[in-house]
Amino acid sequence: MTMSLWPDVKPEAARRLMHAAVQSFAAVGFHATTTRDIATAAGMSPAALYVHFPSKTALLFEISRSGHEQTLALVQDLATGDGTPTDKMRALVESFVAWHAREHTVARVVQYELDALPESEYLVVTGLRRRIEQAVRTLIAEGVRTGEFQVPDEKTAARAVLSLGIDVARWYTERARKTPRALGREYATLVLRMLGNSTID
Amino acid sequence: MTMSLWPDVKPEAARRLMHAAVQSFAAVGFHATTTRDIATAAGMSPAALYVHFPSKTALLFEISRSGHEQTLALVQDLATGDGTPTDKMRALVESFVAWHAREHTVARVVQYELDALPESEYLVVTGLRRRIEQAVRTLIAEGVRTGEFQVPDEKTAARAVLSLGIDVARWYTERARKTPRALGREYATLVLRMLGNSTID
DNA sequence: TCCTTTCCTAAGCGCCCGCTTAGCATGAGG
DNA sequence: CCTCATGCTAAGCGGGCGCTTAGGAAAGGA
Repeated sequence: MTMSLWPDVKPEAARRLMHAAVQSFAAVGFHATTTRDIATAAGMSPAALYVHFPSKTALLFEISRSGHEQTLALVQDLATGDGTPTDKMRALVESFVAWHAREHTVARVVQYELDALPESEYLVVTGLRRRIEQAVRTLIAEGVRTGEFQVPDEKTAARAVLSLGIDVARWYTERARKTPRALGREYATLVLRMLGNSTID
Repeated sequence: MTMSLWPDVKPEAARRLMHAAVQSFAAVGFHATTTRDIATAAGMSPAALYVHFPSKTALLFEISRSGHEQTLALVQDLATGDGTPTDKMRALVESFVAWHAREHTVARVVQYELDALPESEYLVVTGLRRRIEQAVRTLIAEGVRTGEFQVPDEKTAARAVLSLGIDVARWYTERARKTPRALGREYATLVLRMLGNSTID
């Protein structure tokens, strides 16, 4: 599952540390995770962590930054192609929701642990988040312009769309009855209705 | 604002401790909050906390339990009155969302810190959560029966409705452009559309 | 007046935290 | 064969953590 995450992180040991960290951060939170937990789970002594990362927060930042960049790429890619706003929104929600279900471990860290980042790293991440929100908002505006969507307020609508996806990371577990893809499709239907989609699905 | 919370907590000092705790838990998380932080913010020495609560987790439990009970009362009250499912759902979402915005500090602790509870207390809280979800699900089922709602899956729909409200606690701040009540009304419209409401609003 | 209860503090115990230091093994380059 | 960079470990430092202990101040009742 996580074998394909961060395929280009240089020493394999650093990748093992990131995997161990993301597991623990997602399970009990950043502050409840100790550097000894992470190092032990990665099969090393506590000191080995500092060979690859300058601090525990640097590890969190690497995880958070790459997760946000991956999400931004996904959203921008699907929001800016050609096709009707309806089709693009359906594809976007399907992928966004499916990612938060399939990668709910990483997603939990990405969405709920960013407050633990120091100021400057926090600003980098919130910058990426603003661009994600902006992409969704622009797509909604496009749909309103073509008459496919009808919403009281575009910014609130964008928030609601993202909320539905983000919150999946909070409750989804491996033993859910639905696959990530199936959940994504179902949520896409709900979202299109929510946006007042006029081309009945 | 929080003067009216927990009006019947016995010694006033215990209430001050709960207020200080909820502020810090919401701001930086349970694990990043120290008992010294809480006691100092409540105007006492670190040891005074243990006069009123047996442990830091007991404080969290009191906050979490009362918050969940308040939410359950709100949801059950509005879901089981007489009136059409549409009217009841609108009222429920308005109140649920407005509560998560107005009391976003308490709500943040209620919704995002329950993993820090020990096993037995965790079970008490998840029991309350199950009843909250069940109330929403029952209301959706009622609406499907009358033909007012039309959803692919009732359980997923209930999850989505609650997700929208819960996630408000994550992003809402005092300097938001919308009041809690206005946000609630807007979200209620979005939710009714999402549920395939046939009596156009 | 003295006793009891209530609410609080000063001090500190034992533990574990993030991180550092000093040094050791391995293997490629010359 | 020696050199040196790389990746690691054993040991531990300073400090902050949750929580305990022992006792004091204040107030009300007998």
